[in-house]
Amino acid sequence: MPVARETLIERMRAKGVRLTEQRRVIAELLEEADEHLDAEAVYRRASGRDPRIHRATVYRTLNRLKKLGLVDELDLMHKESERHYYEIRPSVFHIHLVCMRCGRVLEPSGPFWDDLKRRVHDETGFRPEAARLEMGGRCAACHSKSDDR
Amino acid sequence: MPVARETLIERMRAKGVRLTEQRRVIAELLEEADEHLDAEAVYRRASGRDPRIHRATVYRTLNRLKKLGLVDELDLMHKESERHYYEIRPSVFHIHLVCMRCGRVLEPSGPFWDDLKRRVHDETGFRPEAARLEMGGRCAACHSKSDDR
DNA sequence: ACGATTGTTGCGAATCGTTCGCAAGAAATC
DNA sequence: GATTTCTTGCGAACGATTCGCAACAATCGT
Repeated sequence: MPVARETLIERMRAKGVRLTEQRRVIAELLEEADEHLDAEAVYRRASGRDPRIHRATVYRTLNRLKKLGLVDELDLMHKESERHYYEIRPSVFHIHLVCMRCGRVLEPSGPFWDDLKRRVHDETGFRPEAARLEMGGRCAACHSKSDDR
Repeated sequence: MPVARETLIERMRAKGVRLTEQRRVIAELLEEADEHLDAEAVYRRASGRDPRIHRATVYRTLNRLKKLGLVDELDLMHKESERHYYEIRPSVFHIHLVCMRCGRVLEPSGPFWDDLKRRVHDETGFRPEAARLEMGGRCAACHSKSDDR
């Protein structure tokens, strides 16, 4: 059973973000996203719901949410493109494993982040706030194939 | 005493990369780099040594080296810009900690990578080949300052 | 409920970083 | 040193993102 948590909109409100219709649409669509969306994909979905919404607004909103730590920006190892992808910052940190052969993205979660955060802080005094932990390699299925594509 | 290792040029030769003057210049300059260089910075330095060198050649070479796994591409949390930064792939993996206040970049090395690689593989079957592990946060010095810049 | 205030939007042009297509040139191979 | 194959310079084009500004909308105080 999924953990009940605050919606993105609630968290935006808590951060004092002025709630416009455009932002509501973008936030809802991020909540419902079934895959990693880049800015253009967000724009396309947003236009579907409110055709007046402008690309620049999408960029501005994503940047804002990123700065507030509500959304994380991913590169997914730039496998498919140079674009950035966005996801709501999850309650449990996960890492992104991108299979460079088939493109699948695995997202194991676990105490990676807590462990790393503690370790980094203990060893360097640095206080991590956000992290991007991505790996490229081969998923189990692709690894067993011997072609070197 | 630093560990003696192959130069980038030697490694390029070993990979069968055709050694042009341009590539030699770029490789040397990456070896000597004292900070993280983006493509434009590489281009500027390269032009200094051989004014005929073209920006496109710099991009092509960096991409090539990246694909061969000789050079790693970093974002440094996109703090300063959307550019990519390049560094020769070190013999000992390190992570990049970017202070979002003062911009300093710390690069602690340690068994992070080996530990993570093993753990990821054990838990998921994924075989990591390359990783980008960047964190944004506050360095020890900036953390002790209470302004919330 | 309303007006004042302040922040946000749409717009389309501009900017930034990067890649392209191609003819000329250079490295490696024979 | 001729042949093959890969690489380069060039400048235009590209894709992603940001800009500047006037119109507009959310919020706050009354």
